[in-house]
Amino acid sequence: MLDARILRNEPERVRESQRKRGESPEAVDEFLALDTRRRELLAEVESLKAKRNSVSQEVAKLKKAGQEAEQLIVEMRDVGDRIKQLDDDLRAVEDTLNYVLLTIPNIPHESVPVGESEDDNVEVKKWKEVPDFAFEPKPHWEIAETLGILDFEAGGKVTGSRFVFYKGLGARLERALINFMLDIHTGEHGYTEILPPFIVNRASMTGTGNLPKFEEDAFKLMNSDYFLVPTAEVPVTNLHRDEIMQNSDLPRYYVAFTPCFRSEAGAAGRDTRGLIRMHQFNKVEMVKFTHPEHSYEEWMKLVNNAETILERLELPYRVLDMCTADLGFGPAKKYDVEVWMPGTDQYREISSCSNFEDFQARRANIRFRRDPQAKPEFVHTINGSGLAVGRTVAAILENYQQEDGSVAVPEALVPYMGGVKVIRHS
RNA sequence: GGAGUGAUGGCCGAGUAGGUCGAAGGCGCUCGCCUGCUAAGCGAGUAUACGGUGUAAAGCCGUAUCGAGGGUUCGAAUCCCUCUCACUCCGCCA
Repeated sequence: MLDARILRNEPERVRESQRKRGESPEAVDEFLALDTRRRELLAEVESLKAKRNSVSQEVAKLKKAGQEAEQLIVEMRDVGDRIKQLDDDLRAVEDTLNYVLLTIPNIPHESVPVGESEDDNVEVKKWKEVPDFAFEPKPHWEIAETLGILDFEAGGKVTGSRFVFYKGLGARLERALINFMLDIHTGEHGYTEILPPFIVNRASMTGTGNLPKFEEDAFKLMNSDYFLVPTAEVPVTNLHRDEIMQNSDLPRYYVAFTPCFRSEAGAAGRDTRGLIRMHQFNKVEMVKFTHPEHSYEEWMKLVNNAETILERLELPYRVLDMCTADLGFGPAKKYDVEVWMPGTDQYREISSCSNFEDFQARRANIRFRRDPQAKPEFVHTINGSGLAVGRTVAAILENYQQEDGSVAVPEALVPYMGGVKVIRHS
């Protein structure tokens, strides 16, 4: 959520941000109108309350002195009714105002390229040449099916489309990757491992920006206000919701493995085959809480932490600077890391690393004090996949496939696979 | 699931025949004094948000906040209702 002061004092800056994102600039004027209305109501109701308070004290004095106060009491009865009515009006205005505020996206960092679609994202890095195959590389779902390590049909039967069973060494590979990633981030990059709840409440979803605007993307549990986590970012960021951290608490690095659940509303027909777009997938997520003045360097380090995993696995990737049209709701700046997928001859997103600045911190009320006496300030939050595990499995299957249909295990992963060097049909 | 107890400021903890309670006291913290150093001791100060005023900061005025929401009342931390969370006992269970 944006600082209301920015909307009041620099409305044109926000309108401009909205235009660059392809969003409506009118939201700003809607906010301003409601904000003015709120102030009018507030002034009126507060002066009435001031009156009521002072008269009530007078009543107390009169009664203590054993005097009659009936006239004042009758008078205040009307004032009380008026206050009640104005409070109702005020609440209605504030609810709407708050909703508008919660649905305005973050202002992009000045370095974000302006663009109209994902085609305007800017490549900032490319690592490793894409491999040349002496044979026609297959997509991972074909490889996996032949090897008998993924069963999409069973997923469809037992649950529905976009669910999958991992079997045998397939399941082992997924688990190996989770451990591999967690070990590197905790052991080499200084992150603290978290295993959070996989179900969160509405306040948490609102804190990270997944609500109220994107409720249709989430799986909601019936008869409750609980949601399946769409990413570990939600529970881990909300770990410090409504807290005031000490200066020495920052920066804080967390890494968490969780399954992620997404309804994929609006993605019908896209990526229907393979592991790319599942309703449930595993992800190792990095989350940082930092001082405002250090968030961009911390963000860059986090991007590098994600890249490290791909480099250890020898998987070719590129990094994209996301343009205003593709930035997403909360981030002020976002780099996507895309891994090479030979089976379909394209790069696919495998990590998304964002600096939210104080956007989430303001929503979730996550603050810190520089000094014991200082006023609390909002922290900056940063997060990124490190990495999406299912897509990593897909990338390994495609990049390490061999002509006989087997798949070599990346060297770094062999210890995690119990010494298995090649996945063959069993 | 059944029965019960509780939720107060950074922390602990008073405060119920409703009125001067933003809230005693303690701890912690900040500043000062004292002191070879440290510790102890002494003094002062220590919530947040919003609105108004102010060039700005400070200050001043006002409103709200004693788990959340609603109700009763001229007036609620104190009374009533609903909800959430925590703890205790019983039952059930991985």
